[in-house]
Amino acid sequence: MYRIGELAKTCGINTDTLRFYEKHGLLAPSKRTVSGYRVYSADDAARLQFILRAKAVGFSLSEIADLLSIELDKANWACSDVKTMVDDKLLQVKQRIAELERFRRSLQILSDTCCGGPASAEHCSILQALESCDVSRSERLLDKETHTHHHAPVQGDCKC
Amino acid sequence: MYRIGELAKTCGINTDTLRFYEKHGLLAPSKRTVSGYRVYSADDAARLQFILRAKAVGFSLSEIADLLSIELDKANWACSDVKTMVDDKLLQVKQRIAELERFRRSLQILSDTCCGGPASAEHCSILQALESCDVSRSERLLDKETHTHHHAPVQGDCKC
DNA sequence: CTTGACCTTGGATTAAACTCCAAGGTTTAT
DNA sequence: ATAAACCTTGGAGTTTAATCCAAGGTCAAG
Ligand SMILES: [Zn+2]
Ligand SMILES: [Zn+2]
Ligand SMILES: [Zn+2]
Ligand SMILES: [Zn+2]
Repeated sequence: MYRIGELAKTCGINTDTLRFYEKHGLLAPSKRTVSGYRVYSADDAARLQFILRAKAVGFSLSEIADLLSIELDKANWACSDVKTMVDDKLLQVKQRIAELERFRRSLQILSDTCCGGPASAEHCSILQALESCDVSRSERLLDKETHTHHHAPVQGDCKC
Repeated sequence: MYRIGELAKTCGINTDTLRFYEKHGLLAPSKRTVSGYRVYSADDAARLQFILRAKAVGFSLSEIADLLSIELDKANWACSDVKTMVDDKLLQVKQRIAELERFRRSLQILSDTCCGGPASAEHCSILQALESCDVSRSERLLDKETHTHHHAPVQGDCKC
């Protein structure tokens, strides 16, 4: 049996977070003291662990609510239902990674084309790329071995 | 010279988005008609393109505001200032990718251990992993060649 | 019997980037 | 002249996952 502060501390979260989870139907203490204090049982703590583990693999709170409703009524759900949720999430995560990888590639190209020196940004290749073309301009700049500097490189590894 | 609807349409965004950008200091039309309609010049349109390109490589609107203030006053900024912003963003993006990769690996393991069949979720390895252990339990399940099914696999590729 | 640590509630706020709405004014086409 | 399409403003709502606050109640120690 834990009071809210104890449970929060042992799980490394905030008491407000526990109240927030309760308000959103994820975890309610199974008892209250006469004076109204929340009292969490070992089962409640286990449920919190379930929530925290699901969060740790990337599920949102509303997805966790769905997982919990399955967990509480396993007999009426199939493996396929659970696996579908995991696979849907996996797809979501993969898509987000793909988007971020596109960002990463573009940013890397922008970074690689700029000398990063102390000279004026008036001819900075990054700004130029954002002004007037897509990143493919920078890609061409990088690909060509015959490229010239957009301004005198101040650091040795300027690739513009 | 474009009215708000025209500019929005040509750039594939919403008129509300343009008003939002204006309210947040990113892009104001250089003129208004006597009746108060926004009128965007070619320069305004170019500025919008700058914004959209910066968005496309992952910058947030407040970061774009910073980039725009450099863009408008290039002479007083150095290449290094611009490159630093790109490199900071790059680091951010890489860190987020790393987090999502951790999610992806965990979810993949969870998915791989579950048969995904129509049988009851009462012994589903995914729920078990979330109940009582971290993903390493599933990892052990997967690694061990001597593992047994948590229930009779219904689909051929059940790995539990 | 008072101090300090803990607990209660409801509601406000945060960040990001829009999106939608109401109530009304303007332009354009028929 | 009137309908359709467009524009204006201010403000509210959305999503996610909390975090913070105020005003007050409870409990254990000294
Ligand atoms: Zn350079
Ligand atoms: Zn540069
Ligand atoms: Zn199975
Ligand atoms: Zn399963």
